[in-house]
Amino acid sequence: MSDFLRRLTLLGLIPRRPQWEGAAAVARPSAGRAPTGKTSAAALLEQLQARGFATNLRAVQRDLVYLDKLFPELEHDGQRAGGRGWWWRADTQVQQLPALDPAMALSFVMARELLDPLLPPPLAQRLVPYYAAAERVLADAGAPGWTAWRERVRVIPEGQPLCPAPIEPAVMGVVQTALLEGWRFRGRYQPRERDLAEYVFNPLGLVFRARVVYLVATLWDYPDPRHFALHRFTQADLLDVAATPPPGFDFDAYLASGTFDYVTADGAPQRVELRMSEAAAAHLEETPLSADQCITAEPQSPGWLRVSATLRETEQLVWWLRGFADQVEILAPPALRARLIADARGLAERYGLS
Amino acid sequence: MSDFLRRLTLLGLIPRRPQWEGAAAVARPSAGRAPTGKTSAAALLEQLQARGFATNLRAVQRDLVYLDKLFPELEHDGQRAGGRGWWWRADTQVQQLPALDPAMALSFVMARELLDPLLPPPLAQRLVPYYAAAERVLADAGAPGWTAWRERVRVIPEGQPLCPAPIEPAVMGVVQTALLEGWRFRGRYQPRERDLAEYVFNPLGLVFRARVVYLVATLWDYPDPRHFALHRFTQADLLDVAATPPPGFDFDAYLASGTFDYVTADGAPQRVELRMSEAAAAHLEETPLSADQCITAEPQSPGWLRVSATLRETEQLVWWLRGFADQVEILAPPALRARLIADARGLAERYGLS
DNA sequence: CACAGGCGCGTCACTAAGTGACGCATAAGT
DNA sequence: ACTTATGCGTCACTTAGTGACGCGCCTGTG
Repeated sequence: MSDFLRRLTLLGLIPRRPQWEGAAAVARPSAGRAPTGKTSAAALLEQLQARGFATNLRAVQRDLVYLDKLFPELEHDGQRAGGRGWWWRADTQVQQLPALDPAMALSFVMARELLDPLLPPPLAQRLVPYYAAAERVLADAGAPGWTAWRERVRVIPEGQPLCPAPIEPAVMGVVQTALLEGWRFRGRYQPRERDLAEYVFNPLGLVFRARVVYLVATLWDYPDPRHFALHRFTQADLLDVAATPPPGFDFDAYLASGTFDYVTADGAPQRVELRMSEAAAAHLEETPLSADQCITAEPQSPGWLRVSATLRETEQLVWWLRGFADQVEILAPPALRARLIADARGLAERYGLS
Repeated sequence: MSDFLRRLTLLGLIPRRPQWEGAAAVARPSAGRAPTGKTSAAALLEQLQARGFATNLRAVQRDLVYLDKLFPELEHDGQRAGGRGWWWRADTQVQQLPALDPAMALSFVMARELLDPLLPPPLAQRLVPYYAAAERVLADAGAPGWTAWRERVRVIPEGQPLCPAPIEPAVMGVVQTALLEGWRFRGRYQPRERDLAEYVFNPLGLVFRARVVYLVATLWDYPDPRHFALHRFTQADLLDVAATPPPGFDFDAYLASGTFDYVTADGAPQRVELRMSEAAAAHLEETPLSADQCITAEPQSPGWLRVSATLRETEQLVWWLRGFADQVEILAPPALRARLIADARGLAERYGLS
């Protein structure tokens, strides 16, 4: 096989050093798994051979020193018995094939604006090299003398901006590896109203809700799944014990059980009928509530429209409806109407109107 | 310079064919600009030399045929006087250096879940190759016999899901190029209440709001900026006329002028005081409203808290406060309190409670 | 503390591959 | 039909990678 392709593949096999690992830090000395964040020439040889390259150890070693001269971002440690370790510096710029074109670069910049308030910092952090690559492309593409691209794009955020919860990057890393590769881990967790304690977590899944990330897990060998906010962990260390989901565990069923108030009554979609002011309903013509949404004029009252759509009665829907205040009246289903009437009563009382 | 590096750079200089261009479609025969979506050997030579490679045309040609054999995704058209055109197929998988690691891959998958309802389809479309790359990485990383990663992550969306407005991909491409490189364009636009018409647009910027993308532009040589929803364009064609922002135009000032009801009264942050039920305020401890947020107990009423923070009085804030219904009472500033009281009155009337 | 095993690396002759120069073939525009 | 710019085949030449071998260093172990 070709020289060029072998080296390119080799470069692709070298891992990037995780941001939360210090350059000199030695990965935890876990028995079975290879330490993350670096590879050896022997391991690379094996992976290359698995991809069909007929090569040998000496060639890989030669390639590595050759590439090391070309890429200053490529680093290695001293000579060790287990073989030299090779890795990309954590802050290496991403280079992509095919290169990022301005169209894709714009998508990245836009995505960043939309995501930054939503994604927890340790995850957002990891996309930074891509944003940087996108900014470089856009800076190149702009006509000279034309103001910077960022000056010509604005995102008006949808929700109220809130400061994101600070998650320990190392905790995020451990939880993620545990969940991805199926290991248990030992963690120190600070419950909301109790003392800091140490548990063994058997991870089942992650839930992102309202800018907070929750780990769903069982503790030790107890059967009942519980959830834990990631920003309440102070420490986490992988164990060499395989994770085992409790028999019959279904993630969606667990969510639907109401733990996260995702779905109120029951999950079945039903017909929702609204009376909305024209101003409030204006944007529904552009971005409908559902594929079967139907907007008709209200014959008796000019300036008002009748909107109906098939929707699931979620907390989000209630929040969204409340946002319109008196610009919307819920006609059906009755349970939803009753809920909004209760709100109205409560509000009147709160401000001493009744 | 090295052989390997030159070829790698060369690959990076070859553009990806835009998705909205047919494989055989010839780019618009605009005079000054090179057609997008492909390059010639001569152009590549020039770019390589600009990057410090001492090379010649023949070498570039040889490299191209060499790489063509290695990468089936690399395509070219027949021999033409202007030089052969070279490009990556639109659906080429992205390959990155350093490779996407599972941690970054997770960020991409999460980002997709959060973005898909927010980003207009033609922009979201462009990130698909990256999502695909991330899914490949995660599929490799998972322990065998462990259920798929997607089954272990859920995002509970924040807003009410709405169907995104369908933007013509070619329109998005033209608007973007015009804005990025500074050209005017001719477009057919369907205003909300008037007939379809053709205008010459002098683009100034893009605004993303509530899942709709707006182009801010002046028409012909009129001085006043206006905004146009991208999904209302039926066609757009680049012109070879440079775009010129009207003298003194300031994008932020235009937005603040209230065109998009971004900021209500004035933009200055002010102290907001709230009385909230403990349940409603619970998440503010995790994700504060502002850095200086302050939560204290309400002495008279158990189960209630006093929250104060310095905020800008935006439409988003009002929507957010309405979402809590009677679980929050606005104490200050008075204008905001008056607004919520008016809402409560309106609601009581709407449901015939008063 | 000495030993063994891995691994990195220097070196050799050999072989494969890229280089520069030249000329002809080919397609688009005049 | 002519011009021009580009692609491409081919030559001897030069550079760079290959396979094989052995030395020495580092590490972990007895």
